Amino acid sequence: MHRHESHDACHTGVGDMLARAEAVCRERGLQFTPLRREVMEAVAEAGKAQGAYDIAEKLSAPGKRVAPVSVYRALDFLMQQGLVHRIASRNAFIPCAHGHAPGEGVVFLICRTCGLVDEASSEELEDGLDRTLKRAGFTPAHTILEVEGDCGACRERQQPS
Amino acid sequence: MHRHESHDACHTGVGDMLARAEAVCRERGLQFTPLRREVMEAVAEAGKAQGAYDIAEKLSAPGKRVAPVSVYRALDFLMQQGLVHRIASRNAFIPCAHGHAPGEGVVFLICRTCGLVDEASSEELEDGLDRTLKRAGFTPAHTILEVEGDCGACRERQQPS
DNA sequence: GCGGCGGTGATACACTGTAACACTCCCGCC
DNA sequence: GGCGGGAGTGTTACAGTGTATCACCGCCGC
Ligand SMILES: [Zn+2]
Ligand SMILES: [Zn+2]
Ligand SMILES: [Zn+2]
Ligand SMILES: [Zn+2]
Repeated sequence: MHRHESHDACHTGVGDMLARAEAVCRERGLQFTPLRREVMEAVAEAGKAQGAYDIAEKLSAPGKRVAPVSVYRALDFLMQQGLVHRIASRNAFIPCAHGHAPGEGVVFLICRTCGLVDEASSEELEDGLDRTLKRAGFTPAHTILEVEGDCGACRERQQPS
Repeated sequence: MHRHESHDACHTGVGDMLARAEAVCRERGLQFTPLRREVMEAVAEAGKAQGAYDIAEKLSAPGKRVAPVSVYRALDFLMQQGLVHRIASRNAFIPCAHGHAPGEGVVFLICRTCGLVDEASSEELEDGLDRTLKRAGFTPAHTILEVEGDCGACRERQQPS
């Protein structure tokens, strides 16, 4: 049993995320192999963004080494299926509990104190970005939107007013 | 003389950018050393985002090697002064010709065809992001907003309609 | 002179990600 | 049954990106 305090970034339990991942793969005719499952579980359990090498280390045991390259392959797969996200500014990965619509814009909120990463999405924000891009004559293919700062919980903890 | 076709991402000449950099440093009481100048020049001349190792190679000559670590130090300095930006999704750096207000939100438009990186800013977009963050109870400190896609010029070139 | 400080040179290292190849397993086909 | 062929994984080696550490130098104030 892993310790796992309740916190904002974890709307969904690990079991639920694994079940969803398995369902997604089955319904798309893709393989949810043991390695992919273990990587998904490691990302989901962590509670904060995990580097690929962290995951490789966590999955390795005396006698059974999991190489980073294998983790990368599993992560690539899980990202294609929308089950995990990559946090570019941290070179790390988080589970996704949301199942976004394709093309839906997402903001990653990265707390520099506790390290938790939350996701937010906003129609208004997306429209603003679309209009800005249109004005610039730019056709978007892929957007990275990450904000580093302090989450509500950490701000309260620092200023107990 | 370096070849330097006119293109969107280059609103300002290399000389102007160097002059501005020098002025900024003088007015802030900071040193615009030869190395920093060379790095600034290399970034400004390039016309597209440059990796730190690219810059190091460009500045090196037989008998005078510039190590990447020196380039990183100069780039850190120039970034703190707002003279260059780092493009996280490319691990590369571009000159800034704008002189942003502190805290001003900027979008980087990265063309996946020609590699040019343009900057756009938008009041509307910034307000949308602020409101989204406020709703999430998140206090931002630093934002990364990068869009990869096709710039107008490249889209026309591909579809000469 | 001397001490401190900012900048630079140089080496080594850590971290992140990918290429290439071999092997296995499974499944469809002959 | 034998036989491809493709997907997944193991393994090694390597490329790319960034940092830690120490030494040195030049300058400026004491
Ligand atoms: Zn998500
Ligand atoms: Zn926090
Ligand atoms: Zn700028
Ligand atoms: Zn272009």
